[in-house]
Formats: sequence, structure tokens, C-alpha cells
Amino acid sequence: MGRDKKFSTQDLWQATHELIVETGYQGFSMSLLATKLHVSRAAIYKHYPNKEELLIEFMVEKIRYSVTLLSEIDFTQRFEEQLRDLLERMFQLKDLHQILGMASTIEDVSPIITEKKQILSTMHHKLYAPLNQLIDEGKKQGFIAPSRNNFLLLGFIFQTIDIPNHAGLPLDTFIAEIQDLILHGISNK
Amino acid sequence: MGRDKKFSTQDLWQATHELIVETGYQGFSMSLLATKLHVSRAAIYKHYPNKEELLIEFMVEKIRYSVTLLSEIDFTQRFEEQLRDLLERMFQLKDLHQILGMASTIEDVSPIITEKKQILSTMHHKLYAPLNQLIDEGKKQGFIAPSRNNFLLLGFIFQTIDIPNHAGLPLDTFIAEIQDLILHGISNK
DNA sequence: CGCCAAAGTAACACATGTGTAAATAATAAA
DNA sequence: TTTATTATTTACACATGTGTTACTTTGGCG
Repeated sequence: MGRDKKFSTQDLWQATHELIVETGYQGFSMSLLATKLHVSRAAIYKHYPNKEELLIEFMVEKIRYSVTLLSEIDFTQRFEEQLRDLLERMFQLKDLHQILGMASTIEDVSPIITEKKQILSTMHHKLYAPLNQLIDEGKKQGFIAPSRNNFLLLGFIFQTIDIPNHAGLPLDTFIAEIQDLILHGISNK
Repeated sequence: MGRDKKFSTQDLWQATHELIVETGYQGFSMSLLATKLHVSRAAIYKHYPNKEELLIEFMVEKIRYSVTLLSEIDFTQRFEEQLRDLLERMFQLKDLHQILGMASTIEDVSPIITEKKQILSTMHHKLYAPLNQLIDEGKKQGFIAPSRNNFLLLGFIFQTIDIPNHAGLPLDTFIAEIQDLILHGISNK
């Protein structure tokens, strides 16, 4: 029994995602979030005791989903297929990079925050694991020189996700172009 | 005559730079800036009528310096030398990307702001010009396939600047590695 | 010394944000 | 229809931020 909810958990995460991408961490406020959900601030406080715990929980959910998505890459394919698969999945997680970057700036207003920050950091490593595996696979299959530093390659690949599509290429073409740049750089041959 | 100043224009831009990188646009406040300068808020308001005009002026100064720095690249060198030169200069402008990204979110509280935003946008193009010239030069010298989209290459090169140096490589090595990745990608041969 | 001009501060009014407690609204079951 | 239960809102106290005005400090010059 009881009254119907005006917003679901899904609505909440959806609105949170939009708002934090639009305004950044410092610009994010419970007032703006409440407005977006057509609800009063207090209604949100019934679910989360403060802004920090709401945001950290949001990030944990986000990264959990992302880890799952990336861990489902098929590592039995040829290296190029693996890379393509990875890039497509990473493009689905477009804002993740930006969002997780804000995690460290969340204030430790309660021990729960500190704890979940720890969880976040652990899962962050799990997120990189498939990427690392892909790089190792590439080295094994002879596509990548073994002398290359994994951290650097990882950062390189991760960074390409944020290349702006100013040319307005269709997503498929765009991803293919990026894959080519990752593999062979800008050189002609 | 008159009393000695407690902070110079240089001090102001220095503190502004640090603060905006630390806290982002939304987190930037005149109180924090004043504290950083060991001065009262009102002292800053003697120079700039509001936060927005201070920040837009800061950005104009920043981009002016950057345009000059990048326009000084020697385009008579071999393509690889040009690229190396460019990368070294871009690394000096590390936070520029992040800072200029905030420009669009500055509120138009006065016509002066709107006007300077326009200037900023114009200079933004001037900033890309040397990069474009480098790409065209690369195409002419046969290093880059002419079919490549300039926007994409530009974004690609620009994005590599933000690769984190997690491996802790010395700057020289780091830049050399990145140059190699830009030229040839991760592939072995 | 005494004046005056530049530089700086304190204090005010106002706006926006946070988190809480008491009151209200909506729904299902008795 | 009454009641219990859950969801939501209103109103409050408090904190932080903005921009302005009146006042104070400091230093050179006649």
C-alpha cells in the first residue's frame, strides 16, 4: 500500500547522468536534480542522506555496468576484431571517463563515502583489465612490439574515445577511422 | 603616489590558473581566489566588475600567448621535426584544452562578455591553424595520405596531449613515445 | 607635518545551496 | 468510509557565494 512513486531509480540515475555531464561535479545541485525529476528536493533526501552519497552510489552503479560490458569482449577473435569490439563498447561508455574523473573530488563527509571510493578505485582497475588483456594478446599475436609500455598504450587507446567528431562522420566510419589511427597512426604506409 | 599593491597582474593570472584547474569553472569562486592571493574579495572587484569578466579576460590572455607560441613553429623543417616541435609546444600548454573548454559555459552577464567570447572563438581557430598547416605539410611531403580528414587528425593529435604519464617516463621519452604513436600507431612494423 | 590619492578592508543586502522536521497527499486494505 | 502506510511537500535554520558602499591604511609630495 501507500502512494505511487513519482520517479524510479532508473529515472534518478538517468537525470543524475545528464546533469553531471551538463554541469560538472561542482555545478551539480540537488535543486537542479529535483527540478529535472519534477519533484521537490526533500523527496530525493528520503532516498539518499546527502549529495555525496547519491553521487558515489551513482558512480558505483555506472562502473559496475561498465566493467560487465567490457568483460564480455570475446578474446578468442583475431586481434583486430577484438580491438573493434573494444572500441564499440567504449563508445557506448562515452561519458564514463569524465564522470569517474570527478570521483576523487567527492568530499569524505561520511565513512560510507570513503569506503565506496575505495570500491570505485578497485573496480577502476577491473575496468582496465580487459584493455590490458587485449594489449597482451596483441603482443602475443605479434601486432604490438613487446617493448611497448602497457600504461602508455592504455592511455593512448582510452584517450582516442574523446576525439570530437567535428567532421560529422557516421559512427561506424568514425570508429573504423579511429581504429586505423590506433593501429597505424597518421603515416601513409 | 598611493599605497603599494599587494598582488600584480601576473600573481592574479597565476592564481586564477591554479584555481580553475583545481576546482573547475563551477567551483571557482572569488573567495577562493582572494584567499589564494592573501587579499580580500573586494580588492579583486576593484580590477574586475565580476567573476565572468575576470575569467574571460584570463582566457583571452591565455589563448593569445598560446597562439603566439604555436605560430612560432619552424615550418621549414622536415615533417618529423615539425611534429616534434609542435608536441613540445603543446605540452607547455597542458591545461589550455581544459581551460578553454569552460569558455562556453561562462554566462553572458554583460555585452563585454559576449564580445570577448567571440574574440576567443576567433583566436581558437588561429590556434588550430598551425596544426592544420602541419597536416597539410605532412600530406605534401607524402607522410600522410591526402584522403585523411583534417578535423579527425587534428582531434587525434590534440587528444594525445592529455594522455596521462602513469608510467612516469621522463618528459623527453614520453614525448618521443607519443610522437611515435601518432606517426605509426601501436603496430609492430 | 599634513594632505590626497591609490589600494585595501569590513560589513551589508541579497541569492542560492544544504539538510531536517512537521504537515499533507495518495493509495490499498479493513 | 476509515485507517495505516508510504511518498511527497512546505517551511525553517544555517552556510556559502556575489557585488556594493562606506570606511581605513599606506605612501609620496608640497
